[in-house]
Amino acid sequence: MSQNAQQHSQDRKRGSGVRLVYDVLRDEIISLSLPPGSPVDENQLAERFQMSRTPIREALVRLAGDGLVTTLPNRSTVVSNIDFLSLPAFFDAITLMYRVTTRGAARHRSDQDLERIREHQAAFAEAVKSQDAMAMIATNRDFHAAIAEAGRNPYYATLFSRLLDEGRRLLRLYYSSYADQLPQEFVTEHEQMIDAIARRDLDAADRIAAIHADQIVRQIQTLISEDRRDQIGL
Amino acid sequence: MSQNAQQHSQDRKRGSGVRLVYDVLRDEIISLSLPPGSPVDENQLAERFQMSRTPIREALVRLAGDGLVTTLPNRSTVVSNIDFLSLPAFFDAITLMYRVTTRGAARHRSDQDLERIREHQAAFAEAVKSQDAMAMIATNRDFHAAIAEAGRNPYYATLFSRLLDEGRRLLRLYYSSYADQLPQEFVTEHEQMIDAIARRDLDAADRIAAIHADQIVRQIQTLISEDRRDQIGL
DNA sequence: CCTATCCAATGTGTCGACAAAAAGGATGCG
DNA sequence: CGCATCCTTTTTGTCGACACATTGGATAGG
Repeated sequence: MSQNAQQHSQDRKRGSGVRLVYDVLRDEIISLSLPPGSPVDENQLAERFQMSRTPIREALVRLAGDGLVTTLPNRSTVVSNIDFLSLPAFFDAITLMYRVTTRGAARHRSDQDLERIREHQAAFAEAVKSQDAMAMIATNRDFHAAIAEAGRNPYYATLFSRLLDEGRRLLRLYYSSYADQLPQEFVTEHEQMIDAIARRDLDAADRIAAIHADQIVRQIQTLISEDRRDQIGL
Repeated sequence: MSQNAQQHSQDRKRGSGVRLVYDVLRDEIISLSLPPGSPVDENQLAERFQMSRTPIREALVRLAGDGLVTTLPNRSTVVSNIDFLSLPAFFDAITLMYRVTTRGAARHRSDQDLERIREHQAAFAEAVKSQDAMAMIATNRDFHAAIAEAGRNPYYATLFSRLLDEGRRLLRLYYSSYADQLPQEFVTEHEQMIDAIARRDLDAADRIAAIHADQIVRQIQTLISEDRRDQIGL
């Protein structure tokens, strides 16, 4: 699906091909436009993007490094599955990253960081206001990624981004139908977070981040168990 | 340096080339056999490993994903530098990972995990006994990686491995000269760690891991500041 | 003598093609 | 009629070659 055409032929710059393919595929995977398990065919992509298989392969190698696709040797590459067995590990890790990045932001933020964070929060509030679930998920991710940036710890920021992306896949899996979730509560929690970061109050930032993480984890768990019940009911 | 010859020509299996190059280069980078900043030439590697540039490039892309090499567009690829400015972030992250992986191991370990951990600890003790600094560093890494495995959280295990590898590079930078460091203290701390994990005592595991991390961080800091003094003295 | 421009040389990014490996279907046997 | 085997087809892994970008040196100008 989504056989969006690329620019016609040979007008792209020298190193841009890989980046383009990587970005597009990454987005399609995260947005579930490419559902987990779908095969990723190199020839098909080569034709779609009007380029040789070489840059395609490089993009796939990088996506595999991010864990977004899984390469079966001598066999096809597929979009990585969402592993429900390791959900507890996921919840554990993302909760910890919420905490340390927010705490780090409270400690290391510059004024410019704060401004950027506020911009993302505005975008998030806007998405909530207009009931756009997909936009909520995306802007929420950007908001927390900006906080992680302000925390000045690339190790945390990298892991957190990865976790947030996986969370995006998870949420999309459930939010596509009933799009009025993600309560106003999240907006106010975000505001409290910003306050704590602005005041450089490490403990408050940590505390509200933990609460926020719990909130999100519980929501995902609720969605999943509800879904399970439905499936059993069939 | 180290122009180790590979097996002659075309007797390697189909998907093994990339893995081989990746593993060899990774080891040479971590062991500082390839010092930070050294250029990584694709043609040169292609000749050295007796294969085309394609699998070489794929290995380099993966190494770049691990942060071990840095690719300058249209220019050479170089072994990533050790960034001393982000050392505080490194210390922060590795301390946290020491704690959560050890705590996780105390919670989720199987008996088999415990056995594996003890084996690695034996190897570490052996290295300490024989005053082999390089072996200490390597076996210490394996010991903690095994604990991380037992913690059953792939996110933590991945980040921790990466941090331990960077730590290996850091330590090698200083240990090459005076090789009698890494006191017996570390061995006993490891033993305490194993005890806590065996008893499934989460808090004790956390506590001893934090102490252990502090120990290591302080040691690295000492080495660096000593080294700085020497350099200024020249 | 110093500086700016041009040119050659080196090395990366991309391409099309070939070969090995696996998947799926056809065929023969029990 | 079911099952194993062979073959065909599809797709990946690897190769050698070419085109562009950058670098460093040579040359001309100030």
